[in-house]
Order: sequence, then C-alpha cells, then structure tokens
Amino acid sequence: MRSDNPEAARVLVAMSGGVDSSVAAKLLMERGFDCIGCTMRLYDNGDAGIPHGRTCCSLEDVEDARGVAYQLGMPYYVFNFTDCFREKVIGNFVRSYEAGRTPNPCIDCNRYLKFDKLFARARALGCAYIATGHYARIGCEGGRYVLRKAADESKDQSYVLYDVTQEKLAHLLFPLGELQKPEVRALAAQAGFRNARKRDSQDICFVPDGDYARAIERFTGKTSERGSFVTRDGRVLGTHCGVIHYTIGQRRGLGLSLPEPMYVCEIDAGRNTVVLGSAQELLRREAHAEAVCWISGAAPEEALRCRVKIRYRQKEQPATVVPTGADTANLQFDEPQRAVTPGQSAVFYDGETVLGGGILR
RNA sequence: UGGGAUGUCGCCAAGUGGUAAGGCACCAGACUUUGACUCUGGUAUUCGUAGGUUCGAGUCCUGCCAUCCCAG
Repeated sequence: MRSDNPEAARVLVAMSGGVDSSVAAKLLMERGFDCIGCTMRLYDNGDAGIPHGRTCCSLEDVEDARGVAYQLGMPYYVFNFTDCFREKVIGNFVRSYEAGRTPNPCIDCNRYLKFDKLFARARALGCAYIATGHYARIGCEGGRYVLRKAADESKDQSYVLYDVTQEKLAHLLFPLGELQKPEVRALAAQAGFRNARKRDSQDICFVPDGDYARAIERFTGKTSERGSFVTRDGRVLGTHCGVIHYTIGQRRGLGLSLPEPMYVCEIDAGRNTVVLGSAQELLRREAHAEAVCWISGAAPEEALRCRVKIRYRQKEQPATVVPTGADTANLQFDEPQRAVTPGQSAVFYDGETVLGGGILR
C-alpha cells in the first residue's frame, strides 16, 4: 500500500476530537508521515440552536483534537467551513426532509466537506494525502483503487464512503481499517489521550439534542403544516405533525392507537399526506437509485449481481443492479426489503469491496 | 319522555365471586457517526359513582350519573 512509502509524504489528518481520528493520527506519526492535524468547523452554536456562553460539544471536540495534536507534536489547524456546511449539508438536509425524503447528512458531509473542501486545503498545505479515522480499507487491484470494508465488521463505515472517486482514493488514508475498535481504544488509553474513553459520537452533529424536526423549523423559520395520516386506500386515520417528522418504516411517534402497529409507508409532500400501513406493506422488491457513482470510474455494461445495503446499519442483501443511465440504476432484490427509503443511500458490494452506490428515489 | 345497551390505563380490550391479561400509544434504557427499525424494562392499589350482599366483588343487588341506539 501507499502507506508503506511515507518518505517525506505529508498528510493532513482530519481530527474530529474523537478517539478514532486521534489514534489514526498517532499511527501515521509512528509510521513516519509528516502529519498536520486539522478540525473542520462545520457549524456554530447559533446554527445548532445552542445558547451562546454554554459549553458546546463542538468546541470541546476542537479542544480534544487540538490537545491530541499537540501531544503528538503535530501542527494543528481549524478550518472554518461553516458556510459550505450550511449550504451543502444543512441545506440539502432541510430540502430533502421538506420533500418527504430522508437524507443522510453524514454522506453529504463526506462528499462536500471532507473529500472536497478539505482536499483543497490539503493541496494548499502541500499534503499528498488526507487521512481520516474511518473504519474502511483502500486497496489496489489491477491498477485501480478499491474501497473495502473494515477488518472490524461491526464498525465498518465503508457505507458512508461509497461515492469516493479513483482520484480521491489515490490521496486518502484510513489508518484504522485493519484494526478492531477495542484495539483503537487501547491504543488511545496507552497513549494517554484525553479522549481515550470518550463516547462514540452519535446523532446528527448539528442537531445536538436529537430533535431534527425542530432544528429544521429553526433553520427555515417555518412551522410545519399538519396534514393527514391515511391508509393506502385513502382512509383518514388521524393528523400528522408535518411531513418532516417522518421517515419510511417509522413506527413510533405517530401518536395513533390502532389495533396493530402501523408504519409510515409513503410520504407525499405535495399533498402533505403520510401513508400508513402494516409491516407487510413496507416490503419492496424493487428500488431506483439516482446520483449513482461507481468507484471503478465507469458503470458496468450490463446487469450486475451483487449485494446492496440500503441503510447504514443493515446487512447487504443479494440483488441485481441494472444501470439505466449515466448515473441511475434499477435495483432488484432477491428478497423483498423492508422500508426502502428515498433519500437514503444504496451501496453496492462485491464481497468486501464497495462497487459504488446511489441515492434511493 | 318511554324501551334497549354500555360504562375496566390516553385508545382498544380480556375478565364472568378469589384478589386487574393483551394490543396500540407513551416513557426510560440498549443498539447506532444519518433518520428509522429492533431489543429490554416501566406505566391502572384500581375497574363511572354512592351504597349493599359476601371471608372476599371489576365480576351479584340497589340508587344516581354519563354515553349510545330504537321509539316519538
């Protein structure tokens, strides 16, 4: 791998302030890379609805990252990407929910921030590589780079990386790809990192209290419009709190008491309607993906047998992917899938290798 | 106003004299670098109300209240 050849190679290490990226930085230092640490400032307290003057997790995170970088003896910068983040990630997040879809902001953040804005900074700083604490592996096969699952399957994050390109992969390092999470924790503890026992991050970073719908209302200044819960055949079951509050497959929080559990099966933002149905009604054998990327650089000529993952925490499912255009594809699953959700990403795997993926329509 | 029926947790609903099932909803926790799903745990000292019978009543009796239906 390229990391065997670190002579004078300069790396920009994206440090979130968590254990993973801290250990990633440490490993690269030990391998002899010329490391520069950095943290992307993505939003400010006001955007996140956190009162000024209060401790903000993001500020704490910056302090953790800075502390580790200092301890490792590497230069450290904070990049202010708040404008880009607001526009690309938060903007898309809001628009997507308003359209009745369910976005995955982490994927947008990777695409627009980590693997775009950050690459520009890396170049400016003379860095040959960007490194992150993602659990995934990069390999080389037949002169092309491939993205593979992490050795620690339970922490594998290859799903959120499906839209990297050959060019990006050539300049990316994932030092944790071969490690197990407990090993990473142990390394952090051994190094005496201040964040060695810090909790794994969770929830949407710019919605610290977890109430994403309220956050959207705050971003837009609009109050979501109530509408009807209906069955597939048009029977009205009750009143919903606004389309942005729901996602396909959702069961809890409907506030309805019915003889059996009901799930959100469809969201029609145009008619401001949320269709409810039984668990059975959530099953789909077919799906369509758009904005499809192929890591190899080109879509396959014909239908492709592979495994497809339609949400982060789910096992890949056997399917046939039929490219239908430059960046669209039809997905046919061998078994019906539960809650195919527009806005979420479908990622294609061949064994351990990520072939690409797209966004469900 | 006559006749009939019903009143058990926020909703639905078991229970038929022996010390309050279950489902939905809700809450908490687990899981989790997105939203969900899932899993685990919690939630009526109390059965419209006031009396009575009984060792013991949600279950039997009586009055009252409320709601629904049919008459008119």
